[in-house]
Amino acid sequence: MTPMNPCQFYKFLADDTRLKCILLISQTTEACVCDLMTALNLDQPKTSRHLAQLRKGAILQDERRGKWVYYKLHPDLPRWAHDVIQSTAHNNTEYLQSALTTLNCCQLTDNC
Amino acid sequence: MTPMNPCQFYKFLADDTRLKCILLISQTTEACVCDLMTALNLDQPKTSRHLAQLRKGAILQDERRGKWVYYKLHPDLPRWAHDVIQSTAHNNTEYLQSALTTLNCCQLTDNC
DNA sequence: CCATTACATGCGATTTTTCATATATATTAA
DNA sequence: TTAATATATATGAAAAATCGCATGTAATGG
Repeated sequence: MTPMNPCQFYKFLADDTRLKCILLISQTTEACVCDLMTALNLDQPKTSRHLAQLRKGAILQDERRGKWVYYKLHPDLPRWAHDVIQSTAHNNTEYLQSALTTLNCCQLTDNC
Repeated sequence: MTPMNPCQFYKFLADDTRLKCILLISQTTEACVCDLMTALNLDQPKTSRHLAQLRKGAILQDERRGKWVYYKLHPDLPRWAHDVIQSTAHNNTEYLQSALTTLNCCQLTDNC
């Protein structure tokens, strides 16, 4: 297992789109691209491109189920990195709140 | 107290020079610019400019004592951010090791 | 006052990152 | 097969971050 370079790891977190995707996913186990787009009010290519970076960096893992692609935290994420993500989510609720509310709503109504 | 924006916080960590300065300082309480230069084998303007960013972002606090300027973690850093820094240092010893060894040596011999 | 040491900053050049738009691929349904 | 939906990527432009070098400032010692 390649040990995650901490500077590289923080580069992945150092963008609003990517950080919010990561934090949202960490709080809901998994999310599909269209739900993240809606929750963050972003266009599709932008969302997809940032998710691709996170996938290639082994921060997220993707899984296709039918037409949808679901992203979750990568199972091989080192524990310290996982803890950083969880702690960031728990201690920055106001940063995440509105997007998380919208995402929960999306996932309940399954309307993407 | 301004709550630290998590994305902005991670932008500060997302550079090798800045991250190593932060981690080194977190493991030694404080350090002066010349010791950090030596420990990281960097030129003076580069070191100073990155430290200035961290000072302006309230990650570090500076204190002049005579000719030297000492940097330490900012006392108003939110606890979660402080914990992230500590955890990163403790879980990435190989990333920090050689610089930390050099820094400890610098600080003992006081030869800057 | 002058020289030296330690540190900070201005500035143009380079590199890196991000973005918008267009287009390609994958899956499902008709 | 065709159309529609969901997602991915290529590409060139724009924006942001970083760097090297020169220079400026602050403190100390002679």
